[in-house]
Amino acid sequence: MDAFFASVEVLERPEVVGKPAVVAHDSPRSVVTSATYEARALGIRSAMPLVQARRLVPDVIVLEPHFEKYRHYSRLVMKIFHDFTPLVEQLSIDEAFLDVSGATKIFGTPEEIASLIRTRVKAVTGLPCSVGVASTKFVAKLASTKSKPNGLLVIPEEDTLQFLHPLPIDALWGVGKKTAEVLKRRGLHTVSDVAHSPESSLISALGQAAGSHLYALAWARDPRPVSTERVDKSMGKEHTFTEDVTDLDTLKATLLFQADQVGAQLRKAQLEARTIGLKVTYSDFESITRSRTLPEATSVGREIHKVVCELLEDLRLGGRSVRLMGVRAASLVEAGGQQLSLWEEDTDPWKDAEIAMDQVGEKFGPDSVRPASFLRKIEPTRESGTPG
DNA sequence: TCTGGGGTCCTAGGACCC
DNA sequence: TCTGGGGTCCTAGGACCC
Repeated sequence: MDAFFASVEVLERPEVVGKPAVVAHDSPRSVVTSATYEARALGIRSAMPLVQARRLVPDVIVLEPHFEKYRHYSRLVMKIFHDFTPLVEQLSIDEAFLDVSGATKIFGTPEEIASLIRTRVKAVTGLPCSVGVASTKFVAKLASTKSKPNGLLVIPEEDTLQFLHPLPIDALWGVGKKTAEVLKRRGLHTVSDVAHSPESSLISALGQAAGSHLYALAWARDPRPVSTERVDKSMGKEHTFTEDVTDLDTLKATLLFQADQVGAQLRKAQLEARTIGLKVTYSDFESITRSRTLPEATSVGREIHKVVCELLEDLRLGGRSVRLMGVRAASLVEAGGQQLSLWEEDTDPWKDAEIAMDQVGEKFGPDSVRPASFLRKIEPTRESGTPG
């Protein structure tokens, strides 16, 4: 979607059409969440501090964010995608990959499908979007970026390297400020430069995973399939105070609020977390995290709060003032499930059960095996030493 | 200029197990 | 007494994305 949050807000504020506007909570420390293309033309970018945006464009229109509304439009758009193919991988609230290789007999060429999608999205939601078409996820993503706003760009497979190689390195997905600096220091400025440097030197500069990944991408090698099976790995709440906070009771009260919200979010998703984390950013922007893994997973706000309070006390703030604080829940498991630590019982029947589960998983796919529910069923028979 | 809030993935070291 | 190699799990930090 193009300037998604801003576009949604403008839907209900027609007087803003054609004017520079940003979506941001209007407070001293807030940043721009989304900017209209008119605002971008004047130098405003998302993630820019609101005060800076105002300095650039004094009469910029500031629109309050409404996240529930964005989720609503997101669902509408994703539903449209599913009308074209079941192979939809939602990447964020406003973008998705679609594997349309099986849809061409019904809907036409990929370009025709892309065009149909754009028309449907506009008709149903009134929102503009851009589509990139290519033979890999990574190139499709680049193409959609290149085609914005309100565009459509098809990169035929045989033209891929011609499209890719002249691009600057920071156009690559996964190359941000730091990585771009490292590469530029080694004289690499374009994707072509990366493609024509030895993979081993990229690995020594960037690490194993990033190095080999980047080298593959520079040759447009991206075998990752469109995946419909993404699951949440963590969920959290964080907050930047309007003014830095030193008082421990204020911090703990904030943590209680956040822990409750995280607990509610977990329960809504029918998940529980085994690892609870605390994040603190001090007034000098030093940022730290502390976490603890519990013997039993939980989705109870009070329990989450107890853990983060202990982590906070262990920090020994000693008068240091805090700018941001947050709670994060990770190591998520299905609610009500038993922990895998049961396997510590090193009895043969249990081992057999484990192997049996593996075999089922191999044969019928990972979705066919749900360790948590499986363990719940066999728990009562444990005394007999025989799994159910 | 003065830096949000939601996330993911990777690295590296240490504890621990066989 | 001094020691390998394979592996998992946990913690902390950092880069990156929207």
